[in-house]
Amino acid sequence: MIQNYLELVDIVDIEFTEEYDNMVDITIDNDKSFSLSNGIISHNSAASTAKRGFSVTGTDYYGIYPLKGKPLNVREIALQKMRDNEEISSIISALGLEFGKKYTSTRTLRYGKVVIMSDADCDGSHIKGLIINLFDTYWPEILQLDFLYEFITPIVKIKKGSGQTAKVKYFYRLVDYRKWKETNTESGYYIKWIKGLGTIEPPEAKLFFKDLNKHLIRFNSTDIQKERGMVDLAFNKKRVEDRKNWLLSYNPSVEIDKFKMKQNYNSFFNNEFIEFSMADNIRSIPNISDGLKPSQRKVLYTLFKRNFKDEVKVELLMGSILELAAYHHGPASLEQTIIGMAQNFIGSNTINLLEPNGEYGTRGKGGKDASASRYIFTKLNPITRDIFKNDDDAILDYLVDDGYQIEPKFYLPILPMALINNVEGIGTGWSTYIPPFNPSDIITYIENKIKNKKNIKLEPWFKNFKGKIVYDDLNKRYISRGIFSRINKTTIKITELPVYTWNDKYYEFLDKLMDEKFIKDYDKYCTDTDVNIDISIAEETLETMTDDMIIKKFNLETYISMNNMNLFDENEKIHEYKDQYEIIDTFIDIRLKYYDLRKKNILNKLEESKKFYINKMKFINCVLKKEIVFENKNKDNIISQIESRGIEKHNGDYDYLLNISLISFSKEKLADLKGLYDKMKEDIEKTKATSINEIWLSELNALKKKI
DNA sequence: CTGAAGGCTAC
DNA sequence: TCTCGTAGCCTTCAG
Repeated sequence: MIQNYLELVDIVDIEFTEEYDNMVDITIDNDKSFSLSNGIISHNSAASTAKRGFSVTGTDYYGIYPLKGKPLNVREIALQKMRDNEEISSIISALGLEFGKKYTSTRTLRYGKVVIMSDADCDGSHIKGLIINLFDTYWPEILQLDFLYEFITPIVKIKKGSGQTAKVKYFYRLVDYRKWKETNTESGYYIKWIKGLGTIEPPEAKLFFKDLNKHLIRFNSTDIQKERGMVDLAFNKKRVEDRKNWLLSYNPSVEIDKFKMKQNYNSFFNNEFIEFSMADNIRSIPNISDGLKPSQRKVLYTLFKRNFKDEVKVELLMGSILELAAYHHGPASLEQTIIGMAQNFIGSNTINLLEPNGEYGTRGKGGKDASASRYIFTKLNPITRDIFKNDDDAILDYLVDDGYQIEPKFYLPILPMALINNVEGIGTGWSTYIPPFNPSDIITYIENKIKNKKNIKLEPWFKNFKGKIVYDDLNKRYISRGIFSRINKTTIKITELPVYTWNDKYYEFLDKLMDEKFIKDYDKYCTDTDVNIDISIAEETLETMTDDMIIKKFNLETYISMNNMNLFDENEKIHEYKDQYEIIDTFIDIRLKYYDLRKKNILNKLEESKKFYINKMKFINCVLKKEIVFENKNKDNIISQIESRGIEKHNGDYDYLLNISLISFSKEKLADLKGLYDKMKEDIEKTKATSINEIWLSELNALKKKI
């Protein structure tokens, strides 16, 4: 093994900047004066990577603590909650940290240094931040010492050839890789993006640990006050507004270079951690154009692209999404995203873009009772393509991952989907909630707006909901109200629950009322869709209760907030919309702009085809009249004859003429072409004559019939 | 409690 | 009794 490992070192050319080489200056191996051990915090599979590294460093001075996912944010929480958290309390006891102690040295600790080893992605940065937050919250002094490090791993590996002659290079920063890509002239490199620590191959783990000094970056403290302020800014639950402003002032065009800056807490938060916060918003807050989050957009893109004829098992679809839309996260969240897009019980989607074939969950459990992806099937809801039109596919701005085209920045449905299906997401600094509206109302509103007519009111609307939605003027919100009736002097019957009140939760609530002896008993006759609950109450209690009192006492109202409607706007900035009208009006402007773009695009294509026919006709005509001859002429000569007749190239050459078969040189064929040309001309005229308003109206009309 | 993310333990 | 696959659980983030 050692032999292999040394060979690997010989062929490897690691790229490091000068600054980087100089910055880490600690000696750990066999340093007798360094009596304390070092702790590595990582997740479990990463711990295995680290363990392989220990065959190089030895285990005498190293220990590993595998962390499970996101650590607890310990800032301003009850001490008990922190103690109850297994991860946090284990780290504290493993290190031997004592509460209340102000550390001036790490000698009393069981490990003298801590190295955080997390994936080289933005969630990895989040985890680093949460660990820093732990130390800063209870032992800020320790961060002033030579204590905390991060273990960096490459993000890109390139390889050419195989075996001992293979050329391998690792890049630790995107800038370095981009620079190499720009200047590299050699072909045949295999490029591998190292998505997480699990991607690292065992010999590589040893290699990186052999070069420990180059892979460890110390968190330095340069300005205590400022740094402690940054940790607080990032994690204090009460400082949401500050986080907003911090993120708003971020200029992402500045390249991160923690090597050059020599990692310190301040630059970590301002240059690295902030990338997580930005990404957190991007994945959680939809775009105004299509009301979708990136993961949902990837699902839709894959279904459009694969064009599955029949339903497809969700598990299989997930595989396609990884491949076609470059989904880089865990399967659990993707599975939930797909299920969420197909659900259609009350309180879920108004127009489910995917079909729920199988058990996709019920209102009884808020859809949490959906089956696993290996049991359930889905396909595009036929109506989806009536909303996300094929004609727009050509004008979308497609993103690129690793050189491959993936989903567009946003789709342009003909309806403001942010007002159709629930919008709900939690980012950093912002979260968002937008209730659904009635698609028919939305269509009417757009029609009126286009026709400059007086417009209608838009109010939240839940498909199949039997209760009432009323406006609460005082609190500027809507109230959804369930339905009850008095059956007799001791019984009330509930036939509808307010939206977002799932039956099971409601039973728990009734159980509580029973424990309190407020009600005697209740019987449930609910189906998967309909609510039917009989509650028996003492006569003397019921007769004193007004209808309003019953509604309040039995939680038959939920509130629908209209004060947190955030979406990414056209300029890729988060915008807070003051009401539903601002959302739909903004959408209409964007959509009209893109209808115009679509029209121009279609016209360009038609004009291109028209030219194609004209030139072809000219050519055949010239040949028939013997103005162009090819007997005994070479290709160059024929081309110069074509050019001399003013006939244009198509797709950059004359192949489309040279490849015409001999039997096409006839008057009949010419007449056929003339027919096609006339049709094309007609199409162009028709397209020109149809205004974008008319196109939209006719598409809305077609959609209306299907809804 | 919500939903797109991180991750593991226990069954 | 051991192994394998995964359901179920815990965490972030704002309101």
